[in-house]
Amino acid sequence: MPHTTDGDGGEPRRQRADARLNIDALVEAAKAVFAESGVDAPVRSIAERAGVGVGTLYRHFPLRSDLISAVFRREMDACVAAATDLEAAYPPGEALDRWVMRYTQFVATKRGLAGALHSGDPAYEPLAEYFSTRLAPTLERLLDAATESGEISQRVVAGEFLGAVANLCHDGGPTPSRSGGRAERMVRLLLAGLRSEDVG
Amino acid sequence: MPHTTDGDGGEPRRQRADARLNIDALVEAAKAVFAESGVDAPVRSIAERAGVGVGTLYRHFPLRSDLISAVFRREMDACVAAATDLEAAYPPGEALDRWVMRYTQFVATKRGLAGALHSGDPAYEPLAEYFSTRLAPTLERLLDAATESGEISQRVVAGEFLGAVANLCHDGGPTPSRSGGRAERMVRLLLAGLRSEDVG
Amino acid sequence: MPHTTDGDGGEPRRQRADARLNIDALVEAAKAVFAESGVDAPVRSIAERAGVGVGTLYRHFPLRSDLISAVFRREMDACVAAATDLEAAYPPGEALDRWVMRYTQFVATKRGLAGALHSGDPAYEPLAEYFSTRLAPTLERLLDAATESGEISQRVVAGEFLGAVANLCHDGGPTPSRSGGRAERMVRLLLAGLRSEDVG
Amino acid sequence: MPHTTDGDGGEPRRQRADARLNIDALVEAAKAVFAESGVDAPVRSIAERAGVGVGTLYRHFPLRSDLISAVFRREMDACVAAATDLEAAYPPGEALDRWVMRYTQFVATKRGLAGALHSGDPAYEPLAEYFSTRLAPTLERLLDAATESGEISQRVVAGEFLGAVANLCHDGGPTPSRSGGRAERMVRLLLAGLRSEDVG
DNA sequence: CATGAATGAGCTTTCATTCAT
DNA sequence: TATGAATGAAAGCTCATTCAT
Repeated sequence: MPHTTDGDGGEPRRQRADARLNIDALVEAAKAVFAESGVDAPVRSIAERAGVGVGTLYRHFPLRSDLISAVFRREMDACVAAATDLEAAYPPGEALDRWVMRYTQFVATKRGLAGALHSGDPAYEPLAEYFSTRLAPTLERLLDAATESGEISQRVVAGEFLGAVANLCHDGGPTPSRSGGRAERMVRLLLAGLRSEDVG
Repeated sequence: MPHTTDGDGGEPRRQRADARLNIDALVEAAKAVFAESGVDAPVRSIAERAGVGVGTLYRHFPLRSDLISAVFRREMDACVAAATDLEAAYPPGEALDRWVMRYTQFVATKRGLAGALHSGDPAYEPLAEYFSTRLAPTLERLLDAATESGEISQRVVAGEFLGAVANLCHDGGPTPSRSGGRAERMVRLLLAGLRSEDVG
Repeated sequence: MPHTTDGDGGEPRRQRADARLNIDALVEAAKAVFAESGVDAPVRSIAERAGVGVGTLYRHFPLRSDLISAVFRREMDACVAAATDLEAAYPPGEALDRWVMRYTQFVATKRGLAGALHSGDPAYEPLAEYFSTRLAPTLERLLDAATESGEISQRVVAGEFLGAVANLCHDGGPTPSRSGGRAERMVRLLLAGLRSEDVG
Repeated sequence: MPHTTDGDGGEPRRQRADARLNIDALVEAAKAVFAESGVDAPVRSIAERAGVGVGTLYRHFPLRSDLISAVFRREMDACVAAATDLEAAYPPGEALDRWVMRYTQFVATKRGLAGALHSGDPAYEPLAEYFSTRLAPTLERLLDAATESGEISQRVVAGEFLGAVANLCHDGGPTPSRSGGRAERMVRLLLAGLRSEDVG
């Protein structure tokens, strides 16, 4: 239900000069639809949910990946920012754990995110790029610190680890997290594995 | 067209033999196509590869999941069977590790398997069921033994763990495993996590 | 109204094992639609007119050019065949004239033919090819004969001449030939030009 | 915003000057775009090239034909004007030839002009009208003179002849005139035909 | 007057699924 | 029992055109 600033209760049909409102409505709709049906959901369904025509969607987000980026970017940024706080507040090992769980919570609500990341579809390149340039370096920093402080002994490639966590969040189905914390439990296992002396 | 009836020992029931041949061809074709294009590959491509009409495919496998099940059942059975050998040949902890890696190798070649398992699409229920009734108990047994022998300290729900491993194998894209062993590395981390004293 | 061989007056809805009937209906429909709206007419309109689904059209004619070819090929062949008769029955010059007028009549009813031929759209390549390999050599033979007999003095490239005639038939509009013989008159002028001693 | 009224001599009516500038830019842009992509080119591409909004385009040229007319009118006028000079400088027959070639050169650079002229689309009526009222009478005069002087023997309807020449210039495709002079050659043939004693 | 955001019809193409033969 | 032709519902994407600002 976009355009709430209409002021009167009449037909909320006509356009707002401020495309911003529509853009916001689209991003919001996309977020919801992605959560419900994954990132491959029909473009039309997003436009409908936002209460705009498909043309409008295409105007603002010519590529599907543009919309995906718009949906995820802000949350990713918040995730990245959170790392700094955690680093300041906790010892390296705990900061690492907490951040990974933070990241897990973010990614757990994004149905299809992992799929998109690994789809090979060039449309998702920008998203993968964002992962590599923003999230991966963040995790790397946390890993470095925890390694230096001797709290973890296994080294992993940051990008790989992020991908793994994203995969573990693949809950599938229209009722994500129905299995209550499955993903979290497995991620904790992964984190525990980092402390192990030798692997395989 | 002799012997429309089944069980006589003479001419060994032509009709059914033909059907069997078609079924085998379909399963074989599906296996190849699934590996190439994932379990969502067009039905037609499977029928074509098998050299039969789509109608024939539908006759034998009315649901897509029927075909998927048929494709994976045999390999799953082999996987289950392997557990017995490993249990006999290795101490519980090592048997567990080896079996999980065995399972990993199986699942790694099944593009879209994990996705299907968690898709929520009722069409894949039977497949999930097979997982629960065959693979999960097997892993559970191995976990129990390793717990009893004190080699692992973390308990996990077998089905959850299997799902997690399947998810970790999600390489996506047309170039599965291009990242060379990513999945295996993460699975080993998960296994290492099982040995950890406390998690999270 | 395809499927007239149904035999009874009932609902003529169900499919005929003989796709031939549908193919014929499609070609017939395409011919009509092309004549009315040109070769760029929506695929759907052709399918509708033929009384079949779009899928059926795509099955038989995956490329638009396939349909175009099907529509024009037979008539082109007939045109080519006519040349032999004319060569036998008339002196070279007259045979040439008569054949060109024959060709004119064929092409005059094909709205958009010339446009398609020169569109540069690779979809129409096969059609252009057919022109080059079937019609052009035919005209060339006629031109050669008329030149040898001294009846024409100007030489032209056969393909160019055919294209020119096709262009001249561009009557446009939903009422082709409303201008009653305009194209024919101009083609005759072109033929007369071939007799001229010097040009430009 | 001073001087909303027109005709005062002071500040030379800002509003209208701006509008004039936009109109000119639009006509110029349309000319370029038509030449590149034909007269069916997307409206938006023209507006963009002119650096104005589509709304502005629609304000000044509500119908596509309005824009087409505006684009061609000036050149048509120049073409018409050229006739006078040629009539003065050359004998009737030669004047005719030269003018037709002049017209050919004009029309050859207008991709889609012929198509538009004969499209039957009422949107192009005004353009056709301009042809009839300006160009056709010009050619008619030249034809009359050449007939009178005995240089040509065939009579043709001027409008028909103009249309034929336009059609012959239909090169179509993204590489107009790649065939180097095809159109000119055919037009000369047409002119030669006018000299012929009898046709068909 | 100018702008360009919004709309939505319309086109192509793909595929799951049915069913006449 | 097998076949594959037929169907038609999607889905993506592109403009022409309107109209709030």
